[in-house]
Amino acid sequence: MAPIREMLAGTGLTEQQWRVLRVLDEFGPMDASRLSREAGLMASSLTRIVQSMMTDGLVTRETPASDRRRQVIGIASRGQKVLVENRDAALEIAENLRDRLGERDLERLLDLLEALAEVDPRN
Amino acid sequence: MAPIREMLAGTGLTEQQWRVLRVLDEFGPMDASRLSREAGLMASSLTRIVQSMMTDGLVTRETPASDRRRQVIGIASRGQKVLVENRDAALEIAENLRDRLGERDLERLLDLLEALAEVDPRN
DNA sequence: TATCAATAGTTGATATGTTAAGCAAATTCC
DNA sequence: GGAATTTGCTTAACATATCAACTATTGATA
Repeated sequence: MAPIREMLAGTGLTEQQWRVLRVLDEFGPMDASRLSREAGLMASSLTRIVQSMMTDGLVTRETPASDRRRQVIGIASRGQKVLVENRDAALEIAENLRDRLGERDLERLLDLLEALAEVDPRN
Repeated sequence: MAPIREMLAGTGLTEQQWRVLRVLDEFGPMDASRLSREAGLMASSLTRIVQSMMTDGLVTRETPASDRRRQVIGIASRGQKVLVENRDAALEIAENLRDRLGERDLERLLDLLEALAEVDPRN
């Protein structure tokens, strides 16, 4: 992930914040539980990450009337800006990885990691 | 690594502290640079980890006269005790993983991870 | 419907990851 | 042999991981 960190160096975003934005960009606004699953972040970490992203104008948060326990997170304007400015570079990094490792090996790796995760479903 | 954490729950050790003990147990005393490589810890993290392990009586630290920049880390008595008390359980956890994932897949996974690390040698 | 249990998030404490800056001892090199 | 560089380690600052405890809602149920 070092290349991603380099990409984000100028923006002040962390990898995890970037992941939050990407998930929201892909699936649209969602509540914190799902967001934490999709982004691979623990709920307690996500709480704090969203807080700092809100004060940085990267995301918005609102409580739906249907269930006032929930927090629905969405992309804010500065978040949209960061996404637009870095999407291409991120794709390039991903392609570069695929090229260097090889399509086949990358897929094998992902499969094996998934199998590993299922050995102990807590993760 | 969750099972390892469970194993250590009673001891007050962290995964990383356990890794430090295991490396020292396998290779004997060594300086901090090598220890950080072998245990997969950043030098700055290792500094703090060794400090807290020293105050917990898990490891010792001394400066060799030949190079007074170095810190040679060794196992202290309580560290030896923790090792002895958990070595078997740790082996069992490793075997269990090998069984569940399969010898072949585990090896493939390790190979692929190594290849991945070499794509970007910074890690 | 009053209670109890489950769900969704939050917070606090502690440990590590990451980066940058800094210090002291050893090495290099003119 | 002394300035400049490199090496080995440490510290500081900030972010996340992990676990436990806690609040507020909602849902279930007797």
